[in-house]
Amino acid sequence: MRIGTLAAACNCPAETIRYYEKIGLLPKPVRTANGYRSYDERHQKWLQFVLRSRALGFTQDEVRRLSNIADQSQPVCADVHQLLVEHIVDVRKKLLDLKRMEKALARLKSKCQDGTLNDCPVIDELMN
Amino acid sequence: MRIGTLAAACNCPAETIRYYEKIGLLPKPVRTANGYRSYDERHQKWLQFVLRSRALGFTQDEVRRLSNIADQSQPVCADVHQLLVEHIVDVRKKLLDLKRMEKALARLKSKCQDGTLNDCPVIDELMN
DNA sequence: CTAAAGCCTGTAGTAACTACAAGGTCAAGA
DNA sequence: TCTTGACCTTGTAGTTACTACAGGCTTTAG
Repeated sequence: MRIGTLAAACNCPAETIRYYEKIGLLPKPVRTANGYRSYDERHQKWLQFVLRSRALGFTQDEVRRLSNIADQSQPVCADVHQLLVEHIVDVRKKLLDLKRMEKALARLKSKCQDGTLNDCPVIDELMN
Repeated sequence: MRIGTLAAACNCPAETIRYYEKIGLLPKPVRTANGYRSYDERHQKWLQFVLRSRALGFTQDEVRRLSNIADQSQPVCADVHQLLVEHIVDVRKKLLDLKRMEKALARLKSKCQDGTLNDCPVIDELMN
């Protein structure tokens, strides 16, 4: 499988695959005679693993740690569990932040009426 | 007021102030004879405006647009309103994404029990 | 008087990619 | 046979929003 095929299969830009290889998130594939990268199904699983982890909001570093765990002959579930728990804490904190933001924005917007006011209460409030 | 004083007053690193000046988010202050930046209350208001907008999740570009509006002799409330509405849409989208993430993570975690399992169902699910 | 704190500029590093530029390879059509 | 276009390669630069120096002034406190 060449990079384009893998990219299409995983719905992920080829550039990102090369990037993940460069930063060590993906194992280096073998090269064909012309220098093209050649992937197999194991690579595809690996990439999917990375992409899914990223979609769950894990950082590259966390993905690296997850990968290390996954790469052992018998992955230690406790380690994964801990990473998961820590990450959930992060996500919940971000959620709270965003909710607070949304609330503040909604309040500001309500001050604006439909934006038909002559003097802008939003600018005013942000300034003073 | 020198940069350190302003920084302390606004609870914002001096480096950030210099940075905002460089990218044009803040007006250039006058310099004293020795080359130090010299700020007055107008600068402080301006900086607070920027910081508050950032805290509400507006991007630098959005802050710039907000600033342009605020800088007019009579700020056009409708423009602010539109920016606000667009931004709220963004924030809500991010909220949805995060909520979806949190749900998926919680589900994964529940699969883990307390991390006492021998084979890790999380790794398994991310891989396959 | 001297040492520490504060200021200056400019550059480099961070996360997590994305977007070229400049060039090599290969299959299909005129 | 030649060439066109779709791939592939590497390497570098750009993005967002800062943060962290390095190297060198100036000011202030003891």
